[in-house]
Amino acid sequence: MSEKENVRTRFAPSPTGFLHVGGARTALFSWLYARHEGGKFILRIEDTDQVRSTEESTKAILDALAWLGLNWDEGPFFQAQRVDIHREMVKRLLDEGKAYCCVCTPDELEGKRKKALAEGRKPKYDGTCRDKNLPRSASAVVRFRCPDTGVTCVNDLIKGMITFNNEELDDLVIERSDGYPTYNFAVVVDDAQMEITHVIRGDDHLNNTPRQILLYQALGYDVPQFAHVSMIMGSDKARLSKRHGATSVMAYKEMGYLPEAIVNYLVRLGWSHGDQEIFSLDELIRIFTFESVGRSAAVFNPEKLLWLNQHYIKECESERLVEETLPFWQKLGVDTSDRDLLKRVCGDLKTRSKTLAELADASLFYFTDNIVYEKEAADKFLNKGIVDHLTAIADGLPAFHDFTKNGMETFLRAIAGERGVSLKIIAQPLRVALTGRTVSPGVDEIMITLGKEKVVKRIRKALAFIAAKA
RNA sequence: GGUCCCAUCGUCUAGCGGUUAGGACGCUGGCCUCUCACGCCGGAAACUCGGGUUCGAUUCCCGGUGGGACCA
Repeated sequence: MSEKENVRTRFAPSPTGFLHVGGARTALFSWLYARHEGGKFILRIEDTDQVRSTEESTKAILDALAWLGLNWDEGPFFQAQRVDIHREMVKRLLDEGKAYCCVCTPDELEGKRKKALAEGRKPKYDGTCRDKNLPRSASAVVRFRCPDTGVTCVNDLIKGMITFNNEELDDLVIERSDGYPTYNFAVVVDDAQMEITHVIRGDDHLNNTPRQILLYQALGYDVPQFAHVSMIMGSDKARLSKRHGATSVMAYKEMGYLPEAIVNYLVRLGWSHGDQEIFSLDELIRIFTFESVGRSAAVFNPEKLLWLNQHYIKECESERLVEETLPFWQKLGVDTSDRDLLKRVCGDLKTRSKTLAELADASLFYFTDNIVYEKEAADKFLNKGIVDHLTAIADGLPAFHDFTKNGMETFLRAIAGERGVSLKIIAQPLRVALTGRTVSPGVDEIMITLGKEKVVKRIRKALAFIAAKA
């Protein structure tokens, strides 16, 4: 207590699917706390459910954590490889009389439960086998003998002091009849042996905590600190699930989200630092504490996440943005060999894209020599009236050398000025000639990115299109 | 049903006895402007209810209501 212990936190997902945003937030909080305290972050895969656990899931979870930047110091450990240890601990409790064998069948238990409910009593295990001192057998489960008087307190770092009456706690099963430990028992043994000092997890585990504390004590372990993070809900306040939209972290990666947007979004779900909205990982490590973690459940808000993603795309160095966007371009069949071009494209589009997928999508006109004009755009802007203007641009461009944003704007304004029209009159037709559409980055930006030759070529092509139309 | 948790704009939240209840997303009016964005300025929008405690409660206590979790 007086000694400053070395903080050790852990993330312990079960590999039965992808990394969920709720799990990711729990992992983030655990990681941040460990980093903040200069402690260790440990990864343990709880793969005791042999049927549902898969190796792909394990890999997917590790990939997602790595993508988010949540590196671990120890592990991954696999719970399934530790069942011998768990069984040994079960045996110890049995030997010490702190646990006992129970042969009540599921059917019997169900019947008792229903009966108790019907009679208005609590549906807890009635202790039929508690004092029978039964031997171990194939059909027996092992139950932990909970004290039935007194109270157990959880001093939660987020929720505060919570008191449970021990009489509410029934004798939980710690080893199933198949010889495998139950979840509540295995976590306790593993956390204790891995010397976890702070157990940070979803508050769906809060009700299990007093029983776990009793187990720690029965096994002679130090009880760790607990921090129960509230749940993430969907828009209807029900537990977040697929029907609310994507819940897998990696699904967001595939949709073109940047990891810092996800991290920033998740950390603000339940945690705050005054009025600040934007945080880098380094900054979070510095300022994250449990005192500023909220107690109430939060609704997942995809719009705000999207806004953060847009923010980070906007702020992203073009060089890196190119790297991040590569897979999206490749999916669209874009030739990504000219990195300088891609960099300029990113520069043009970074204030106009909410996702990398959107950016890649909006960039396609840069990469084709065969601009397809949107019908309405062509009807409205590619007609005889602007032929002279476009011709003037195409004719004047080869001799023009100041290929900067300012230079290009000066050039366009000069052309417009000479012909006594506003820039507006020539910009839209030029835009359609260069992109085929009426919405795009500024024409000056596009011209610089495309380069003189392509610009002239596209204008000539538009002129030919107008001529053919007439 | 029992136990436990939770409760400020639609959403995420600030607030830790006295505030014109602040910020952000979204929505919305305007400015900027070659389109679209970005940016900037403005607007609408909240303390779940009832009792206490207190000179004074969004804030502290109790209860109701509502939501969530676990027992499954």
